[in-house]
Amino acid sequence: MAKHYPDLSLLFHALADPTRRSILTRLAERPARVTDLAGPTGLRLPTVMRHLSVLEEAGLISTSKDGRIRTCAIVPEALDPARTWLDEQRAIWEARLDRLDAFVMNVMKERAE
Amino acid sequence: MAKHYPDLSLLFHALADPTRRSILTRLAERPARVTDLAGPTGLRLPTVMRHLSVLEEAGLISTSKDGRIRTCAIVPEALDPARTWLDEQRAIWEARLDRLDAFVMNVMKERAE
DNA sequence: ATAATGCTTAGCCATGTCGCTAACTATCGC
DNA sequence: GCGATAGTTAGCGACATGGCTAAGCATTAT
Repeated sequence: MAKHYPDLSLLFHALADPTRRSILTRLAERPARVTDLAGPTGLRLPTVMRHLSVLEEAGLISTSKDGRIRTCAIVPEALDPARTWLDEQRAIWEARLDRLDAFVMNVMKERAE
Repeated sequence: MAKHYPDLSLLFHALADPTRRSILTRLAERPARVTDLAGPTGLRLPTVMRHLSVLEEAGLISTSKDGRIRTCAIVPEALDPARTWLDEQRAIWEARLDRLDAFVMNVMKERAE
């Protein structure tokens, strides 16, 4: 139990930055070139490049270069590990709450007797 | 549209550290004292304290002090914004994939004629 | 009252992050 | 070829992060 998820840190870290999240939602509409992505952010190209490489290392986007143009696209299944972890946690956390509920109910029942 | 989620950065950042995730799963079983949490990590108390304050600022745990003992507990609903965001993204991303599918199908259909 | 326990604060160090500019490379359009 | 365009690399500065030690404080146990 307690799986090891080596890439969760990369994934969550990539998602922790608002600029990167906005790039992702931008890419969700359609693939885009680096310059197109830089535009709305107001950031310089090298800065955006860095964000893109963080996203790519986290597996969230894939890029390919055609001529002088690099096109970026989302990798939809990349979010799965994060979703899975969150779901697992929620399940465990809620199970604990249920046990707590049961305990409280028991105490109340005993008191009522 | 495109909600603003001010705390998503804090949340994802808190989740991006393996030590903090392990503290969370530890707390999922039952509330614990600071020293109890420090034990398994092999880290010093001040270091653990810092992690705990990051978790608390992200709203993932709540702590209370009784005498000299501080007890930490998870805040189950704290994961919701992260889950919601992930779900929204997946929905958008998949919608795009569906449109892409439709487009490809159309092209194939036209070619077949 | 004193000692042990549990936490907290202050501060140090190494490293990582996020922005920038400047300069460089590689295409594309003419 | 030459200039404009698109991206890349190198390196800087300010600040955040994650670890530590040392010292302090408050509470509990003896």
